[in-house]
Amino acid sequence: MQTDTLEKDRCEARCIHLDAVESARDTALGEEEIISLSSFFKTFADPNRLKILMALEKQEMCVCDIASFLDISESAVSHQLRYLRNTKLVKNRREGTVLYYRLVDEHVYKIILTGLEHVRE
Amino acid sequence: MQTDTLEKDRCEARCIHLDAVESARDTALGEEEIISLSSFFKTFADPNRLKILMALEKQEMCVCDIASFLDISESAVSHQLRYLRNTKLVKNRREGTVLYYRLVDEHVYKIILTGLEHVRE
DNA sequence: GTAGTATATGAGCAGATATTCATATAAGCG
DNA sequence: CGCTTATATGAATATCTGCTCATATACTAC
Repeated sequence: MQTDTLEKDRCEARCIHLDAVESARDTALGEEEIISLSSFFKTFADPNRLKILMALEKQEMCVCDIASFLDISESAVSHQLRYLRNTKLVKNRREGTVLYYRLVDEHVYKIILTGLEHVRE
Repeated sequence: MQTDTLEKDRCEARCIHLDAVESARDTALGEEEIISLSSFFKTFADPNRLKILMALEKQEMCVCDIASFLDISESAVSHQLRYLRNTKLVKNRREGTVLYYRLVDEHVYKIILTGLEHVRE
C-alpha cells in the first residue's frame, strides 16, 4: 500500500517526536473499535435523542407521547427511535397498534449521568 | 408564546399517556443543560478527536506528532485541537515554536473507557 | 530587520445528519 | 372486506461538520 510510504516520508520529514508517535500507534485501538466507540458517543450527541433516552429511564413511552414531550413530529421521533433500535439502546413491545419503547438496560443511563457530572463540573 | 398553545393542542388531540408526558417534562433537564450535555458527547463522536484524546492520555504530543499519528494534515489537527481547547478538554504549553498538547484531566479518559466497556459488551 | 519553522485560522466545499413530507405497513374494529 | 389509528420508512431538503487550501501569526536564528 502506498499510504505507508507516504506516511513514513512525512514522518521522517516533519514529525518531531518519533517515540511519541510510535507509542501512540502501539497503544491505539484498532480502527474498527474506534469507529464503534465514536458511533456510540454520537448517539448521545443529539439533543432529541438524549431527551428520549433520559425520558425512557423514568417510564416506557409510545411514539406519540415522545413526540408530544419533545414537541417534534411523530415521524421525526420514529426516525430517531429507529436509530436507537439499530444501536441496540432501546427496545419496544407492542400493544395493539401502540408500540411502547423502553431502554434496553441501565448501563446507557449511567453513561449519560457520567457525562452530566462532567458538564456540571 | 404561541408554541405553548400549539403544544397543548397537539397533546390533547394525539398523545395517549398524558401522565407519562408530564412526568417526562417534570424530570427533564433544562434545554441549556441538554445542549451542553449533547455537545459534550459530540466531542467523542468523531474518530479523529477520539484518537487524539486517547493518544494524549499516554503522553503529551505536538501538532505534527498528532498529524503523523493520525495520518491527516496538520491543519486538520489544528482545527480539531481548537475544538478540544474550546471544550476545555486539552491544554497546551509552548516550547519555542512547538506547542505540546495534553489532557486537562483524567476525567475525560474515564468517560471514554466507560463507553469502551459498553461497546465491548 | 529577513528567513525559516510550527501552529492557527478563515473561507469554501464535500459529505453527513435531522427534519419534513408523502407514502407504506400493521393492527384493531365495524 | 374497508376504514381508522399508530407507527415506519424513503426521498428530498436544509443545516451542520470536518477537511483542504491559502494565508496569517508566533517564535527562533541569523
